[in-house]
Amino acid sequence: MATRRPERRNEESASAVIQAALDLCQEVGYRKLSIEGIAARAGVGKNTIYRWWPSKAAVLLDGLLSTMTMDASFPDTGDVRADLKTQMAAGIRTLGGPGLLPHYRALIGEAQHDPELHQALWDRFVSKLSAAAAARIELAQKQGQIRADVDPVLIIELLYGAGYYRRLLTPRTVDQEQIDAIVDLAFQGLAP
Amino acid sequence: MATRRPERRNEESASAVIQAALDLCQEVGYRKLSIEGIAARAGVGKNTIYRWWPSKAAVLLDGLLSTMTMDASFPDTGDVRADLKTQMAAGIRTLGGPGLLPHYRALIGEAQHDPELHQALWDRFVSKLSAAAAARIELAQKQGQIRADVDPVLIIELLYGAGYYRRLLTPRTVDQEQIDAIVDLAFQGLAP
DNA sequence: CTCTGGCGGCACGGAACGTGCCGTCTTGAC
DNA sequence: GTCAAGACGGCACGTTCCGTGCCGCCAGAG
Repeated sequence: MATRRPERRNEESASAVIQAALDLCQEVGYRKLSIEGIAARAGVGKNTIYRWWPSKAAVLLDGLLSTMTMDASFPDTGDVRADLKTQMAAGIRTLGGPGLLPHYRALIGEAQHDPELHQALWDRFVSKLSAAAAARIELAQKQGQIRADVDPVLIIELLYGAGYYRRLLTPRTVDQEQIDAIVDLAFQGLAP
Repeated sequence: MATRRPERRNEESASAVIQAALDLCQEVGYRKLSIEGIAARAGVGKNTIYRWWPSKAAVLLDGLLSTMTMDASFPDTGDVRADLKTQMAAGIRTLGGPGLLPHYRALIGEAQHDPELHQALWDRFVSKLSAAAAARIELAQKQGQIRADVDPVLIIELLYGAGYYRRLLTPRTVDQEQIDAIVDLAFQGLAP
């Protein structure tokens, strides 16, 4: 049994692999992305990839994490409604832009038939964003700007779900207008 | 050029292929589902599959459509809020059950890196559900049960997005409680 | 009767998979 | 200073599945 020793890992190789994966995914698309292709592009043996990552999607996830500075902190101007719009728009600008959307989208897709990736995507990425949003919402609840009798998780699902639904299921795209409309609608409610 | 002649198509073979795909996807999972495997299980030549479907996902989509009776009509008891809960719960019971969820989920996942499948999934399935919901919502708007100044599409995204987000992105599962809470929250709004 | 086209079956070349083995090099323990 | 451990790049292998082409068979249309 070859026990992994991360301290002896060649960081140059690792980042070359990640960069090659990101580049190739952009160029040829996720479908045609292959471990062999990544290894060749990175100038690395296939084994080096298999040694550290369970799948090509895992490489891509590392790439997504390294690209995002993971600064998921929310603004706090005192107006939650505006802050939510600001933050969601910023999210769309980065995650929804041409630089990251293909990778994020491919990961979400792949996670639907890879339970381990699904868990990893949640643990290492989505849950972080969610936690940051929850913190801002809880603050607003304490300040009386949002009903305090509702689980923040539910509010996050309501607000963010709309955008994901539109992106993943429909041919429509997410823009500033939808974000503003969704936040306003969620705050005001459907009742007349 | 061999022009397709649907009228000469062998319906027995077609349904055998679809059934084999559904069964195999349940047994071995979408990842290990292969055209060769489907053909063997169905007692059919590979060509017969390639002749009529562009990909294994397309076969699965046909399977999903044939399984769902596609009765997406909404109840109308006069109380939209209750009707929405009823309908969404019914959706979860079928699409979210063990019989269909694996296939639906695999299709949504695959659609994220297959534009044609994404379009087909929308055109032939999701848009139908969406249209049925939109009709019920418009009725409620005319009856004054829902604010009339909001695009029904946005309301659908708000209500359905939450469940999809939970299912596709988080480790949580969708249950009756979430549905009720989401509908109630959406109607009442986040404002205190 | 004959032609068309779908059918099952088979074979092929190619791509990528995942694994194993090699010789080299670096590193840390003794 | 020596030496074993382990990561590395490179290569080769067997396997699976891909997508295509060709075959002979059969049914329906002209």
